[in-house]
Amino acid sequence: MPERRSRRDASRNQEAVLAAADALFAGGESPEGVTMAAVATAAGVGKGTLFRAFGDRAGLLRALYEARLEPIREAVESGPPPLGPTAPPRERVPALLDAVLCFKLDNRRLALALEAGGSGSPYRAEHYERWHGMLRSVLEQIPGFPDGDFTAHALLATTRADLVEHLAGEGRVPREAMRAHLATYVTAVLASAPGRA
Amino acid sequence: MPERRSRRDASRNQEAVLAAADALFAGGESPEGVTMAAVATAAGVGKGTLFRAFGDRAGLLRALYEARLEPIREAVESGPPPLGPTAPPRERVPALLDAVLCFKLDNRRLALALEAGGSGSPYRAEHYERWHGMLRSVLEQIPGFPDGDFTAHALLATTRADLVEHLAGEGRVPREAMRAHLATYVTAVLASAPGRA
DNA sequence: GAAGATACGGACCCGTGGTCCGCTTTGCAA
DNA sequence: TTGCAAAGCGGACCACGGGTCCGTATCTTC
Repeated sequence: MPERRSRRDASRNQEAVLAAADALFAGGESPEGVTMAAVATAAGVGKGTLFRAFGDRAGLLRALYEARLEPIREAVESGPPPLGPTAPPRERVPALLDAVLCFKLDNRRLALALEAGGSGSPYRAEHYERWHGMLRSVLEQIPGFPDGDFTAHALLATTRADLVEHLAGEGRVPREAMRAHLATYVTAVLASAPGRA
Repeated sequence: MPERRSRRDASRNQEAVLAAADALFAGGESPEGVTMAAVATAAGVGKGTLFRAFGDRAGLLRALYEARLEPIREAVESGPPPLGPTAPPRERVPALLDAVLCFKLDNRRLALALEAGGSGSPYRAEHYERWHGMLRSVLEQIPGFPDGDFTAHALLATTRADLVEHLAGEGRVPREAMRAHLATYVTAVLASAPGRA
């Protein structure tokens, strides 16, 4: 197969769009305030380009999200403990959730925009499936741990973007306090497994 | 003060709208498919009427939700155990969450529409505040239970409409299985309190 | 340099929430 | 019963955001 290469200006524009969108989200705008037209303008590009490159709004959001997520994904899949695969499950689970929480804290608007995206629940997103599968498999490495699938969902629900926003927004709960709360909570859930290490 | 009463046709229309909206949500439509114009038509009423009565889409949703919630609220505030106020905390917490779960299962589209409503996070809604406050206060009746506020949020997050939909949708997880999962999970969280009863 | 493929971009379309204002209905009072 | 405000009605209308389209500009290849 001829392996079509994309034109140089095309990829350049893609990056410009990504960067512009990133900046807009970072820049204090409320998520729904970031309109496609605004992104296009900020990137110095026409709307058509933007839609051709990413399909639709959700596509753009997803692309941004994945890009931001890349380092963490790397750390989880092949990094050192406690995030990496060599960590014992009881340490790795809290580490995973802490990583997710921090990510959402650092990318509040973006996560918010993605999870609130009208079309399709956030649970169908590829990255959610990944996190859930990972968390579930780690939970199930704990001998005798019940309901790994449901528990994984329940724990991830704790880091929902709008909840994080609600708590952290307007500085009501500082970052470290929130991480501590989550850690305590996760510990409590894990403590219920029969074979306490 | 003269205490303005609303005209008879006004209240009649209001009920017609509520009923129509209820029917539309019940009738298999996807939540965002239920448009304001559709509700108006189904109720045999003009859009203006609808907006005058409820302010905006969110207002209509809220009104419907509150109406549906009324019986449960009643049961929680002044009903018999295990839901009512005379139940011991360790029994009441699971009962509360089970009630929420069942409610969301029975009103999937409506809850979905309300929680996904673009403007304003679901955490600012009055009914959420109520549930959270209630759950929190019950949790804090358990001696030595840590982080009642956060835990209440975390537990409620487990019953988010879109998660429920994701799991229960298309019959993947049957109702009773889900209730059982949630019960197990809640028990695990409660078990972490120092003074095991 | 020419030709074909690829991408650009902004005018355009459509559906949705929300507003507005001339007309109808209702309730009260004479 | 009749008159008359005021409350309410309703659908044409508006704003605005996502998504499309196609004539034109740009890149790539020969």
